[in-house]
Formats: sequence, structure tokens, C-alpha cells
Amino acid sequence: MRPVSWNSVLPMQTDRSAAPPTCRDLFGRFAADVLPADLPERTRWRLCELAQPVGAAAGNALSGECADSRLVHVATGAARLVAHVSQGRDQVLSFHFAGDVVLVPARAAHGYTLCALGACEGLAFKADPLFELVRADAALAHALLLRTRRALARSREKTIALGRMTAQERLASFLVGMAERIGVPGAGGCMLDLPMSRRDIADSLGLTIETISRQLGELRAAGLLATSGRSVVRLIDMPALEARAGHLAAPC
Amino acid sequence: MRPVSWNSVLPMQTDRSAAPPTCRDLFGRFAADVLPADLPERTRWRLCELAQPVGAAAGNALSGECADSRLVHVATGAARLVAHVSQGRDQVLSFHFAGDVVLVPARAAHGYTLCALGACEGLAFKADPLFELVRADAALAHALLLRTRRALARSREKTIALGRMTAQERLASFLVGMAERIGVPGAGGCMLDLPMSRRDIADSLGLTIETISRQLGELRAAGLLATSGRSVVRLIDMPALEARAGHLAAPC
DNA sequence: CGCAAATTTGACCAACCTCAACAAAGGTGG
DNA sequence: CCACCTTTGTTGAGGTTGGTCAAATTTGCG
Repeated sequence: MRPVSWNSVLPMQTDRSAAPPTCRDLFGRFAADVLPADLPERTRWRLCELAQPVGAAAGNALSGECADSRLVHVATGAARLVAHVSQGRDQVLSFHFAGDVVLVPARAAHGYTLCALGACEGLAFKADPLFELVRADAALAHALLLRTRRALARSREKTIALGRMTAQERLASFLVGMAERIGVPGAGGCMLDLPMSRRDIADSLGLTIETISRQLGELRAAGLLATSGRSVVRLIDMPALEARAGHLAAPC
Repeated sequence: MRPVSWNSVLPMQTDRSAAPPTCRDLFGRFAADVLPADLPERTRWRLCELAQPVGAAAGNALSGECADSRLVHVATGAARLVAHVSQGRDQVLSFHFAGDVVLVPARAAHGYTLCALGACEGLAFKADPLFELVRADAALAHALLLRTRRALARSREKTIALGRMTAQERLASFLVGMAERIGVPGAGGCMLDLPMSRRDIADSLGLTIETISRQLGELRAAGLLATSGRSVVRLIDMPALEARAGHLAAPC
């Protein structure tokens, strides 16, 4: 039972050199993930000009607090979008994995940072010129609109969790959500290798690390899941977890 | 689902006032608020075909729990988007006023309802055919993307409030936000005429009506605001309110 | 003016936070 | 490969914020 190490796979190795991936590599991934197939060459070129490769090691900012808002495509690794409320009070707004696109707001009523969980790299675009470009291409606009709608839906789910759920419901809801995104179904339950720490989970669910730990313990005691090491969780009874997550039963 | 013609009249119950707005009126408002000026006539026509007038009196559903998600343009009045967690546990996701556009999700892990606060009317579009249309028009897509980005930003602010703020900070933050949207600046402070009840505010901030009442009392005692009747609030000291809302000071 | 609904207030309670000590994990260097 | 050590996570005791229940009060409509 040796947990798979995230970091062993991640170190950025393009091909021959030890150099970080070229903008070209990253742009290829970005294009494959989000750009429509029939995007005009001219627009593609403009996008490539706007793209800035970003990368960071565990815990560091991919795209720090910034005067203008940005859109970041995560190519490898995982990241968290954090809002800084005040000294020692952070709120994780969302987690992101390879293939995701994140809108990182400019500093406003609060500061925002996109932080790497483990090594992470991607492409950043300044929002203003990007959305100016988008204005001219319906397919691109449609693609970004779809992503933004999905982000909105996730954000609303989080609002529901933080506003009206108990600690246990929030954690169950978090685990079910992660299972959908990065879970590996297998015999005896869905395997999760969580790239984020207890603190990240706590800051995401509006709780403390102690509460996360205790609630995990309760779910373990109830036989709904098993843990192994820091990051591996096996979800044994998904239906029961979904029930505790306060999910509606099948529509009437 | 009934086809709608240019001349059809709003299917609303009573109209003591002379002229209830026709679908034409509503579409005109919608077009003025969100459609780009140079939208092709053909697209405009298709949109008009998709539009369904909706309206409700205080407390009633404008667009109830539904099998498919919808986009609603609020023409007059105000509304709240509510998620139903379980019997007696509701979470208000957002408030909307005349001119706003709301994405009402289909029933999924939770049920969603768009409810009128006071009399409210608008136009609803089924999301799927609408976003199919959007695919062909960059300007329209751009307009909706902008609205969706704004909704995402608001949703994130709410996440921050619910996750990491105290009751008083949440209320201050709510009041500051409402002041920006529907406040009327005047001598001696910004006047707010809140269309929502204490319960709505509580369900929006993840608190109870009692806590809202108590915190309002504290802010009143601190001289930051004055209340008059159920719905009128005068924000006397905005800077102090913003400070209590946990807003960052001016950028460094 | 009368009344039902909304709001305010008070007393008490519990979920979750805080603080502190302890245990496990997993990386490092011998 | 193992001992060490730092970081991360777990567990326990006690405090606080905000929830719950109940009653008094206000509001604004008819």
C-alpha cells in the first residue's frame, strides 16, 4: 500500500532539454483543451502573443495578486484559487486540475492568488485583451462562456455548502465533488489522491483543519471511507456519502 | 411551452393598472439591456421566438424548479435565486433587479427557484437553444460572457463572506453591496429601500433572521446606519461599514 | 382601528473554534 | 536502510459565536 506520489510524475520534462516547457508546448495543450477547431489562424496567433507561460512549485503563486484580472489555463498539476480576507483568514474559492481554465480576479475588495498544489504549470492571459479578442470570434466566446457557466455552477454549489450545510455535509459534499473530478473508480470504492492539504480543504469549506480531521474520522468510523497516508482516500459507500452531502434524491 | 407571438400579452393574473407590458415591451427592454446594437435581424427574431414572458407577485416563483436550465432577464421588480437544500433549509444565491440577467440552473444536486420580491416580470429563455444561438454571434456571446463573469465575481464574493466572515461582517458586506446596486446617495448617507425580507437576507448570508436583527441593532447602536420601517435603511458611515465588511484598504 | 405577519428581544444551547499536546508521515543525510 | 527531524495531521478540553425556542413588539395593510 504505497501511495502514488504526485511529484514523481510531474517534473516538467518536455523532450531533450531540462528547460521548462516552451510556450509552444503549453499553447498546444491550451488549444486542444479550450480552443474551437476552426479558429481563424489570425486569432490563434494573437492569442499566442497574449499567452504568458506560468509555473510554480508546491505552495507558490502561479499568478499572484495582480492589478488586472487574468485567465489561466492549467496544463499540468493542480492549483487553488485563494481569496485573502485578512491576515490568517483565507478562503479557497476553487480547486483546479490539468485542463481547467480559471478566471483570476484583479485585486478588489479582496486579494486573489492562484497557488500551485504540487508542481503546476500553465498559460496566463490578461483578461482585457483576451475578452477583446473574444468579441470577434463566436466559437471562442462560446467555449469560454461554457467554462464560465461551469465555474459559476461550481461557485454556487460552494455557496450552498458554506451557507446551509453542517461540517460533515460540507466534507461529504467536497469528497463527492472531488470524486467526480479526479476520482479513480475501482473495486471496493472510488480512490482519491487528494493533492491538497487539510488546511486547503478547511479553507475551502469554511472550517478549521481540526474540524476536517474530526469529521473525516467520523466518516471513517461510519464505514463510508478509508484513508491511507495524508492524501489517499477510498470512498467506500458513495450513495451514503451523497446522502450525507445533502444531495437531492432522484428528481420527482 | 407555448409559442409566443409579438402581440401576446403577459399571462399575469391581475392588472389593476392600465397597461401590463406586452411581450413586445419586455423584449424591447431585454434588447436594450443586453443585446448588442448590431445584432442581425434574423438572430433577433429567433431570440424573440425563444422568449417566454414570465411574471409573479411577491413571493411566487418566476421560473420554478425546472428540468432544464434557463436564462431570465428581469424587466421590472426584483427577484431572488434560491437553492433548496432540504425542508426548511434554503440558500439565497443572489438577488436581481431590473436590467439583470440570471442563469437559473436545472434541478441537479439541489433544486433552484427564481422568486419574485414584490411584483416582478421578465423574459425567460431555455438555456440550450439560447446558447446554441449564441454560438453563431460573437457580440451576443460577448455580452452574455460579460454578464456571466459578473455573476461569477458576485458568487465568489458571497463564498468569501459565507466561508470566512463573522455575522456582522457579512451583514456589512451585504449592505455595502446593495448600496452599490440600488442605493440612492443623499445628504446624511446612502438611502436603501430593501425589497427583501429579513428571512431573505438571512438565507442569503447563511444566518438566521434573529442574528440579522441583532447585528442590524449593533450597527445601528454604533451609529453606522439608521433604519425606518421594515425596509428603509440609511447608511450613515460608508467607510466604517466597508471597514467592517472586511474590505481591503486601497491597494498598496 | 384591528389584525396577521414580520421583526425584535431574551434566555439558553450546541456546533464549531481555539489552544495545546501528541502522533504520524515522509523527506533528508548519514 | 535507518535514525532523525520537520511538517502535517489527530485528539482532547474548554470557550464563543451564532442557532433555537419562546415571547413581546412593531409594521403596515385592509
